[in-house]
Amino acid sequence: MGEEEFLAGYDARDYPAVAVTVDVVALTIRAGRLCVLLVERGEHPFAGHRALPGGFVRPDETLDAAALRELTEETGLGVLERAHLEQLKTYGDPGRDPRMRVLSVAYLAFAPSLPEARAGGDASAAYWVPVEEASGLAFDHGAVLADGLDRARAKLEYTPLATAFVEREFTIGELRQVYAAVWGEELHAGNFHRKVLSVPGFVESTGGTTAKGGERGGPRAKLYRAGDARLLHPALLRPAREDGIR
Amino acid sequence: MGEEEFLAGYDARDYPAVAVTVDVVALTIRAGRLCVLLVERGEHPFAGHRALPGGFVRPDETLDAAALRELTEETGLGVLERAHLEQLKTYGDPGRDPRMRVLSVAYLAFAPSLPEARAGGDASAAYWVPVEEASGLAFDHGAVLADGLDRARAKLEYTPLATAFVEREFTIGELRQVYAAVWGEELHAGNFHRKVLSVPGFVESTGGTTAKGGERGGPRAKLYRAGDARLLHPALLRPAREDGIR
DNA sequence: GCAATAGTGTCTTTGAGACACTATAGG
DNA sequence: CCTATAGTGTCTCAAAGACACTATTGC
Repeated sequence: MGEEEFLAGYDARDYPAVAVTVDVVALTIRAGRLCVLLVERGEHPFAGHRALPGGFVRPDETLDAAALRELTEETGLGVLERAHLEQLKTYGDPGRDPRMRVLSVAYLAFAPSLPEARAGGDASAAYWVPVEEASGLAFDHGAVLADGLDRARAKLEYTPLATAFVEREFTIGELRQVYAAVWGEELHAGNFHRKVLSVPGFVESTGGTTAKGGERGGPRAKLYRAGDARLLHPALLRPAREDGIR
Repeated sequence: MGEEEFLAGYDARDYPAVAVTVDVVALTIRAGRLCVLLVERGEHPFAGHRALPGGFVRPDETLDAAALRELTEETGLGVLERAHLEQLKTYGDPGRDPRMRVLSVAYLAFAPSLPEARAGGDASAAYWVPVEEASGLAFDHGAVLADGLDRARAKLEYTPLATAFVEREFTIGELRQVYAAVWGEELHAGNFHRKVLSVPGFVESTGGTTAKGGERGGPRAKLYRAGDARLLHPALLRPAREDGIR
């Protein structure tokens, strides 16, 4: 039997049906707090529960495209030009969805601060929630969120992705607040400042400064934009916590 | 409509069928070279081509279990007690499989040196191939392998997973050869030795030594086993290569 | 003036890497 | 004896972090 002949006699229905969804852990910083985009589900299962935005992958749509579409439906356009989107992990335990075997390909997104989310798709509402308050999620989305946070915290160390959380032009202080919000710990302002500028390609000066000083006083800060580095060398390491190592 | 009622009226066939496979990038070190497990496909599509071992996920089987099963079929038992297995990435572009929409959840495995592989499943042959010689793979397995190698090289830096490539008791020299094979560059023996012993929890002494010296002379080396660290602090960083950063 | 922030100077400690060296084995 | 490897000593340089300090702004 040749390959052509084989393919002609092939029936997709011979295989057990599995549905595929994408779910997005979309993170942003609002008022100095790390927030995740959640939707209130308007349909069964888990109607009325909070969940990560997501939905079924359409035929002939790549996984990346599906994730981008789901994110757009809840946040509006505009964001996506500057947001970072990457695949996180796939969750496929039998029974994680009561309907049938559903595979969820989770994505992780970093977005600059956005005004407000909007409902879209099968969600009856969508809003940003501080990550500490995001509990009781539908399906296994609690575990997905936890994995996404781990990944995000680690990626700030060795990639310049913190710049995906701020506007196109930003100050070193704003960048420091991103790190503080994601890592959940304060960073020494002086050392952070010097460190960021010392990493080749992390940020580049625009030459400008902010129009005003800080809200509670202080000099005008210089403005920077993201540099061309894809990895930070040397990395910005978190202080090693004894737990997590063993 | 309540949730019970909703589920009763739900028909899985309403959704487009997607098949799910797991494919495993299984790595080991043989004769100082990093090798990947490949199978010769006995069935269409790509019959006669080399590919990563893998197959369809069975109903009610977790993804992890499917990956473990596929690995076992080609390598025999015994390995698995000591092998490391982790999810790598999911590949789902429409058209990556000519039969139908197939989602491949790729896994990455590290195994100690094994005698020989064996055919199993729908493979007509299975063997270890040095990674530089693993070209022309079926489907998008070339890209999967490349992603797996990237992940493996990065993980040696900040995790003790190099110990998954060696026997339960090993010498520092053997560990160094793992790093050299995976990274493709020689490491300074003296500095590596001191560095490994200085990282808390990386290795712990067994008290014993090898029975004989090296094949070409040299003193008997002390034996170690893997320690209890899950992350290396400080990490064993590769020398920063200018390419790859920008 | 006072408080808060931007940005710099400097010192200490740690770690990476280069190099040299000794000791121990096989052939 | 020769060679290869195990393991250690030591020096230099880079980087992290602590601390101090100046300068500039809003109130």
